[in-house]
Amino acid sequence: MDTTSQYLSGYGIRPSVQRIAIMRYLKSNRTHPTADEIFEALRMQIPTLSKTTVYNTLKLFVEQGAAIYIGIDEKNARFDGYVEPHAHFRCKICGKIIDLEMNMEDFLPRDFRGQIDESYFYIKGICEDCNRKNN
Amino acid sequence: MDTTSQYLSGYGIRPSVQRIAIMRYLKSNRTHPTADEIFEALRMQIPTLSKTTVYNTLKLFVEQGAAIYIGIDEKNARFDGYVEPHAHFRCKICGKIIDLEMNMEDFLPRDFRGQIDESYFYIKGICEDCNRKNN
DNA sequence: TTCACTGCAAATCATTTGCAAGGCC
DNA sequence: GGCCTTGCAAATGATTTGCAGTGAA
Repeated sequence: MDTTSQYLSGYGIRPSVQRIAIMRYLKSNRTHPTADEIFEALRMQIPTLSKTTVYNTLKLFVEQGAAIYIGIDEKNARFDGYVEPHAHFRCKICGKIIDLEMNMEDFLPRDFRGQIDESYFYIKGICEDCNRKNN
Repeated sequence: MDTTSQYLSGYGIRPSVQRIAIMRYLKSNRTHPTADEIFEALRMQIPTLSKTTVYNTLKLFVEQGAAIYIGIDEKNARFDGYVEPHAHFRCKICGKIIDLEMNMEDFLPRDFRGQIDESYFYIKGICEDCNRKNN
């Protein structure tokens, strides 16, 4: 039994060929891909894969806490297989999304923390690479 | 010249009947409405109003900094006429969105602040009202 | 007259749904 | 056998686009 299967089982998700491939993709590509990007990347390995399955699977992962939904991009939903609390920075020029290590719970009003399940911190600006090119 | 006209002009936006009505709606309804909610609320006052105009206008407001785009709800874009830095809490039961007074810039890594244009802090949980009803 | 603004209809496109077929326990 | 999973095709629904009419400076 491989590591990805174990990971999925740990979140109460039955492993299948498709689920393992999608999670493995998320874990090895920290690019915060869209459903479509995942689909395009995996269709060679799994020619019968359907986009519906990618959507279903990502939804399942998020519900079970095995992945995170990222709403920083107004156009598409993006996903992250790294589930520890952290913030996201999105470059307004190249669109790249970068992880920022911080625990957002530290920022919550103290008298409010008990009621909170999820918190998202999204930041937008111009990344170092794009900043360099434009000057 | 009324207050809303002045407000729009201050952001470089030429006032029109439609723009004034939409901004006035945002300013007097702190409910973080969707484009469709604004459209439905205003079509009585302005029977010729089109949804395209609502979309165009909200986009213009956000570009000019006269309103804020809120991406806390995966289904629809929401908008806020209150533009001072603050966070948003969304109840997972009733869907209500509440403003939280905090300046997110305080949370940004110091060596990073210069590169940042916008920051969004979204929190999800169960609001006091819903919590009371469910217990 | 010109150019910005508006609004209708059609297009786009990400995501969801219905349903039938296949596979696993 | 029965339930879970998959995948196709069609539907949905928010948002955008093309374009022509209107109006203001």
